[in-house]
Amino acid sequence: MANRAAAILDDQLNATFSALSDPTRRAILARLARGEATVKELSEPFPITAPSMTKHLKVLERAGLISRGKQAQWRPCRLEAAPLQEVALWVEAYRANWQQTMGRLDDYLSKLEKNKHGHDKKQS
Amino acid sequence: MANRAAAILDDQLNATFSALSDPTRRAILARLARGEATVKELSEPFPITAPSMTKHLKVLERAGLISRGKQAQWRPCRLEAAPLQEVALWVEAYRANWQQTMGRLDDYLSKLEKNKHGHDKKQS
DNA sequence: GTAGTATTTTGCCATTAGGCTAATTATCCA
DNA sequence: TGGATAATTAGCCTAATGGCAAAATACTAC
Repeated sequence: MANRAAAILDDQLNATFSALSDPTRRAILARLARGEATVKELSEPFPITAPSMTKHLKVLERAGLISRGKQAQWRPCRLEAAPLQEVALWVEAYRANWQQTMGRLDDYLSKLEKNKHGHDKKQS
Repeated sequence: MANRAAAILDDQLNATFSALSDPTRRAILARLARGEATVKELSEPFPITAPSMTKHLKVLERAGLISRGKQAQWRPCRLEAAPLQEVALWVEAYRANWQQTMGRLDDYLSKLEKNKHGHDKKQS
C-alpha cells in the first residue's frame, strides 16, 4: 500500500522531471504562470511549428502540469502546479546535503561559467 | 551577460531534470545521500548490468549531481547536491501558483490513485 | 455552403536513451 | 608473473523524442 503509493509517486516524478527537462516546455510553464494562453499565443516566442507545440503540450498535460479548456476553436492552456509541489518535496529531502557541502550559490554559478569557457558544447 | 548566465542555467536545468527523470538514478542519489558508495555497491539493488550502471553514473556526473573518486580499482561516487538547489530555486518560483490552486497534497495524491485505477499498467 | 483561423493527427526522419554482451583497462594480491 | 575483482568501452538493438510537412478536424463568420 505504501509501496503502491510510492510507485505512483515514482511514475509521477518520472513524467514531471521528464517534462521539465525541455527548455521550451519550461518556458511554456513560465508563460502560463502569468495566466491562461492559447496554443497560438504560446507558440509565438518559439521557432517551432504548431504540431511540435501540440506535442509539447501533450507531454505537459500527461505530466499533469497543465490542463486544457475549450472555447470556440481555441484550446486554452492553464498551469497546474501540483506536480511541482511534489518535485519540491522530493528536492527538499536533499537540502541538508547541499547546505552541508556547498558555499553560496554565486560561487557555484561562477564554477559553471568557468567550466563552460573551457569546453563549450560538451557532448559524446 | 545576464543572458549568458541564464543560458547556462538553462543548460544545467536541462541536464539536471533529464538526469532526475529516471527512477534508477533517483534511487542512486537516495543511496548516495547516506554516504559514498562504489559502482558495485550501487548496482546491488538493481537488476541491471555493470555497463548500464556506468551509463547512469555518467549521466549523473555530466549533470553535476555526483562526483567520483579513485581508490585502487574502485571509483567511489558521492553526491553533489548543488544542482538540486538550483532545481529548488526554479520550483520555488511556482509556489504561489500551487498554493493558490491546490488543496492539501493528500487530496492530490488521492486523485492520482484514482486515475491510476482507471487505466492501470504499473507493477508493484 | 465557403472561406478563414486554430489545432490536432498522421507519417516521416534523425537523434538520443537505456538495455544487453563481449572485450578492454586498471588495480590488487599471492 | 598471473589470477581475481572493479569498472569502463565498444558495438548492437529497440523504443522514445523532437522536429518537420501535409492532411484532417473544429469552429467562426460571411
